[in-house]
Amino acid sequence: MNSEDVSVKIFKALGHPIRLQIVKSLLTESRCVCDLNLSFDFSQANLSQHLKILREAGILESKKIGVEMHYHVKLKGISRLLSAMDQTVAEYFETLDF
Amino acid sequence: MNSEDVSVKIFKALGHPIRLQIVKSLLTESRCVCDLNLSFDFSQANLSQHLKILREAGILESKKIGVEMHYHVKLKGISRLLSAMDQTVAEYFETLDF
DNA sequence: TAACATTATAAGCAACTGCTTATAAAAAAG
DNA sequence: CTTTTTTATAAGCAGTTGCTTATAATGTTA
Repeated sequence: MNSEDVSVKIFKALGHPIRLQIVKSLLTESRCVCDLNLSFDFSQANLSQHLKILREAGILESKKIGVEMHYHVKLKGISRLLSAMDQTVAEYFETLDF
Repeated sequence: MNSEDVSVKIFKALGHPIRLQIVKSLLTESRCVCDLNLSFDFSQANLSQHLKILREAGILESKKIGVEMHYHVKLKGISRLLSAMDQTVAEYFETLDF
């Protein structure tokens, strides 16, 4: 897989409201699936499927602690990427023509 | 549309190989559709459809010059976003376990 | 005016995505 | 050993996406 493919895969993974929410909630701390499942309002199966997509994009990493599976953001760059997006969104609203 | 929606829309728009290619080729200069059409290898209709998606995501802007429609990147932040992605991809390859 | 150049849009359809429900697997508790 | 907890996976299906082909719209050139 070349750089372009990886970029596209990461952009695609982040291009979904649920997945973006998950990644943001894992930016500062590692959390187990059960915890995520409590704090969000979508089904366990759905959550698990989104986690898989984020894992396969290389964004998240998981490790087992006891019975629980803990997820965290694997790539530090994601934090910078999301900041850049926040700036871009701010600009988007500024340049909006009414 | 709130910030999250805009983020998702922009991530989604960039999460396609053709569209990412188009945006990158417009980062430094404005180009007309006919020019893009010559330098890429997908159909005119397909190109036009992708340009529409990028326009509607707020990433590109177009203006008519004579018969030609010229496209350019509207949001300066996109450049920073793509740089952040490049860094993230570099990190992705570094942290790859073989 | 007829033919051409440039771009956008529409229709159709195959492929992909995202959800739900159901089930599996594995470890822990009773 | 049965039940519970935690997570992942599979099947099914509705909705979306992405492509092709065809056509429209608009301005230009012969």
